[in-house]
Amino acid sequence: MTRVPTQGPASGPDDLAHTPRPGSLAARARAAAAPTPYLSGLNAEQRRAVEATEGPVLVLAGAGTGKTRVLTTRIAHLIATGLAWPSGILAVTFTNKAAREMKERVAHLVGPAAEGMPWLGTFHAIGTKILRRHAELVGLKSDFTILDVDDQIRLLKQVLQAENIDDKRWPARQLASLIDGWKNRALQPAKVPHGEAAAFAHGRGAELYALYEERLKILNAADFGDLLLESIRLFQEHPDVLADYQRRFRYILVDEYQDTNVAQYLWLRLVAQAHRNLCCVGDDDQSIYGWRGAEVDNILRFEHDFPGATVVRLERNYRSTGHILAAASHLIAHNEGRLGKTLRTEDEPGEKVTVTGAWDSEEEARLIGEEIEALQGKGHPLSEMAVLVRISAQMREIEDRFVQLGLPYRVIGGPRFYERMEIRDALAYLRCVVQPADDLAFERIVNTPKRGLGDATLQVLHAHARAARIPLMEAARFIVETEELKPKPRRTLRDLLANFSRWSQSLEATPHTELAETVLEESGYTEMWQKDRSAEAAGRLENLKELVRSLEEFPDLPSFLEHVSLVMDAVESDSDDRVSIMTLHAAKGLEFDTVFLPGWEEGLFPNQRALDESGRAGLEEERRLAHVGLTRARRRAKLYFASNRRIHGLWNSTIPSRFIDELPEASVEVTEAPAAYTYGSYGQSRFDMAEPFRSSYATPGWQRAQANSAGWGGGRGGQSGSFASGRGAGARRGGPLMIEGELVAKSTGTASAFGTGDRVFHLKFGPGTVAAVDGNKLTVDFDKAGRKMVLDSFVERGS
DNA sequence: TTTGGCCGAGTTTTT
DNA sequence: CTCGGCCAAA
Repeated sequence: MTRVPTQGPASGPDDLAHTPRPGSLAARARAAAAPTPYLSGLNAEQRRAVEATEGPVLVLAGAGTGKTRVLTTRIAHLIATGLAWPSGILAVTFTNKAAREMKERVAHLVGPAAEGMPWLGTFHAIGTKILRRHAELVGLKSDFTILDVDDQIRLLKQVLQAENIDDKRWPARQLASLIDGWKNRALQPAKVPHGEAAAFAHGRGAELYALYEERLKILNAADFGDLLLESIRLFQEHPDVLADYQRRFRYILVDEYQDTNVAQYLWLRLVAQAHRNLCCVGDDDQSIYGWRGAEVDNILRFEHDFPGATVVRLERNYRSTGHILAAASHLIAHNEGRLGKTLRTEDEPGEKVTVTGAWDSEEEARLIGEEIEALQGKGHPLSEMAVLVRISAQMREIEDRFVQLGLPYRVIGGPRFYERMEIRDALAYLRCVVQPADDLAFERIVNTPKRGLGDATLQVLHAHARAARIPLMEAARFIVETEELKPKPRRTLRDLLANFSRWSQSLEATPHTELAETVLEESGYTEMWQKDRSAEAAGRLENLKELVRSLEEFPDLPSFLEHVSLVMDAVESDSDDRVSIMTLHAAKGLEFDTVFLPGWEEGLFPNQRALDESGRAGLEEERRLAHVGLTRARRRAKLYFASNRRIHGLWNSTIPSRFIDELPEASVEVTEAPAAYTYGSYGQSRFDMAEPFRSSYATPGWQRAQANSAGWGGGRGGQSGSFASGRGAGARRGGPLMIEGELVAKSTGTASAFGTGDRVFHLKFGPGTVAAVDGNKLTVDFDKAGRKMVLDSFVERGS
């Protein structure tokens, strides 16, 4: 029988013998009578979600409806009423940030009792905790190391090499992502479907997966997927252990349920079986991680999986104004696979969502910069503005512009602190000191800084390590006593080993921050960056200092290393007034007064690749992403699209996103780019030029374009944007363009003035031949730029 | 063993 | 265009 130790002295029933046992009749009676001040601020649905403590509960919480509040209040309620001890509640989140926040808020509600919530954390943190207690049952030791992605790839490369597989043809990365996918679906090597295994190295995928798993066990290591998968295996193979946890977790809460993958779902189902008090909170409309294994199906199927489930819908939004909410709701209503919620607000309609067309992405960045400066001038803090992009590649141009303007900004979600090269190197040193058997860490730093211990030396070490079944460092100790290596590397290696011995010995006597500094100094690692004359070197040294500083918050090196392997994000410290720039994915869970959403163009957003790979499901996920973006805004949402965007260095002509057409006309305002680049009275509204891309012009976008064109025919001088700004050198400006523009706008939209085979001229792409005509969309083979799809209003007749 | 140049690829990302 | 990875020469 495996004993599950109790966490914290105050959390065991014995310490509070005079209070009724949780879940007992007495406890329930007390629950009914207990004063519940924390419930007073909740609305009716929120309250229902909090008070439905027994049985399965699904809370469908739309954006900004108080999801976290319900979760934390529910925990407080369980504790305050005596239904459960803090240690009897399992609360899982996806991110450390969410876990941290929840812990804080629960503590705020119920006081220090929350400190005894040992089972509030991420899936992975909780999986690790369980796994460490029963490691020997799954073939690990309790001090197993958790591999990061780098280690994983390195290990897979070794496996591939050992199997004589060309790792150029079959990259380790690709295998890593396959294995990751299998682990997300809780597939052990033997269960990998034949067809999928065939996709790698002539059907050897599953075999390699098995070999990799074998290596992991030998190294006493687990990757992220294992943290869950191995605890599932533990539960399945040792029912007594499972029963223990089932008994322990009287109440279970899950945040962001729409993001759970199959493995997490299975894990939850195992653990929740006994009491069935499972409360899942999520929003199917915010499921944006399908591509990495999240199963929207988990949330869509909840009532089926847990019969008799109470379903609570939270639809009252406390975040955004009416127009923003209307836009978001209208948009997401185009999705078919959803449970269906309608967000509503009692807030005023507020400002309409704006849609602004730009000639190209450069102008788009400029417009955003101007708008931010204007808002700033009116006293809006920069920290309340965010630019949310679809792909990181969009950030560069925005950043460039902000740098030019001197606008302070912060990029959120880029390479994280613990993922930086210098930090990983430093951590590898520390791992070697604490855990000399950590081969992957040793390999990482054995020749960093360069000390002449290259591939040749490593090969020798590997050969001996494998033959003797011992860790690399141990093998090295043996080899330096032999004549295997040439004198120079032998000497270097001996010195390095001596260093590690010394450091490991001082592990107990020396304070760990001091030891860390010593290691980095004596290994020559700090020196390496001090000598480096590159631009980043100073920053890297600064990061190393930061690393040593953050060590202070932990009692010793091992606990620090455990922390960083699970918590890859460093706590953001600066609260300066800066504009945030991030991807839409990174923005989930955040909110800002003003949100800028550039790049709403077909191909970019919805992203072509998502469409190609996942079809309709992909489109729906993209639409959810758009919905997430809009609902981040409290007061202002500003959309942009550019008619031309550089992709992989080449300029591409683009058309506005279909999502723009899916917005409700009444809540949207089409704005003109300011008239900064006017050329006489020629030129057009960019919006009109680019908008009508569908063969049917009944769309709101088209209607808006029509409304906009009311004043055409003259006097539109000030409306021009940079269309005729001289970018297309040598192009004739004026006349024909204007005529074409009117033709397009006033026609019924079915016929184009061009036919197949016509020679045309485009400002950006130069001369070309029309290859196909679809309404006002032309497919043109440009002489220089190749085949592009453009709107006929962008071209004029050429020779 | 190290370094520079060439080639190819190129969403989204947490743990 | 821009980065990372790999190979060929010092």
